[in-house]
Amino acid sequence: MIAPPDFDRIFGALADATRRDIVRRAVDGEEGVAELASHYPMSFAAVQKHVAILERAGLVTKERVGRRKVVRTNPEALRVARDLLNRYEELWRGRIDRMTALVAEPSGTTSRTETDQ
Amino acid sequence: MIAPPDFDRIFGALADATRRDIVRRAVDGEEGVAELASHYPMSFAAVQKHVAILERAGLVTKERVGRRKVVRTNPEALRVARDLLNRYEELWRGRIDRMTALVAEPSGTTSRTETDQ
DNA sequence: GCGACGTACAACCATATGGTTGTACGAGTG
DNA sequence: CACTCGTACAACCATATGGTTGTACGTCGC
Repeated sequence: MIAPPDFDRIFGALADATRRDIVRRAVDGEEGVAELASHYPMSFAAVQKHVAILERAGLVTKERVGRRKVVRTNPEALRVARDLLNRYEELWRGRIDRMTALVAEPSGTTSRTETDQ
Repeated sequence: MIAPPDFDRIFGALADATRRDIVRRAVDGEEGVAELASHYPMSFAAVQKHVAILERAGLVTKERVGRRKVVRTNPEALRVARDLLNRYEELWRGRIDRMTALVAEPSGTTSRTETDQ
C-alpha cells in the first residue's frame, strides 16, 4: 500500500476559496504559515487549520526552515485529483462514441473502467 | 454573466464517494433518482439530496422522461474543475522553469496568472 | 537566560452536512 | 376515478466544519 488517494479529503480540501488560494500561493513554497495568514482576513489559527486540512489531504507539505515552517504544494495530489476528473470525462466521451456507433452491435460489450475507490 | 463556476460547490459536491459514484453512473444518463438510489445503502431521500447537491454544483442535470427524472452528468462542469487543477499544475511547472533558469534575471518579471474567483 | 517570533493545539460557538422519517404532489396504469 | 410509482420537500437529529480566543512550546537574537 502506497497510501491510496483519499478523494474525499482532496476534494473537500479544495472546496474552500481560502484553501485554494493557499494552494496557489504555496506553489512557490516560500511562505510560512504566519506569512500565508497575513493575506487573509481571519485569525492565524484559522489559517493554520486550513493548512492542516490541506496537509491531511496531501495537497501541501510543511518543511521546517529556521523557526518557520514553509508550506509547499504537492503537485502529485493535484495530478491525482485531475486524473479522476479526466477519467469521468473519458467515460463521457466513451458514451458518445458508443452512441454514435450504435450501428447494429453484438450487444455484449459493456466494458467498464475502474474509476474510484 | 454566464454564471461563473462555483468551485466551492463543485469541489464540495465531489468530496463524497456516493456523489462521485452518482456522477460516474449518470454519465450514461439513463437512470432516474429512484434507480440510482437502489445502488446505495441509504434512503431514497438521502440519494435525492446528493443529486440535488450535484445539481446545484452544475455537475448533473435532470430531465423529465415519463414519470421519472433522468439524471445526466454535465461534462462541462467536470472540465471546469479539471482546468482549475491544471492551472495550479502549470503554476508549479512555471515555478520549476523559473528555478532552473535562475541565471541572472532582470528580477522584475513576476507575471501572475488569474487562477480563481 | 530572556523576550519575541512562529507554530501548535485545546476549548468553545454557530452553522453546514449527511442521514433519517413522514407527508404531498404529478404522471402514468388499472 | 382510484391506485401506484417516482419525485419533492419539510422536520428532525448527530456530527463535521469554519471560525474564534487562550495557552504552550521551540527557535533565534540580544
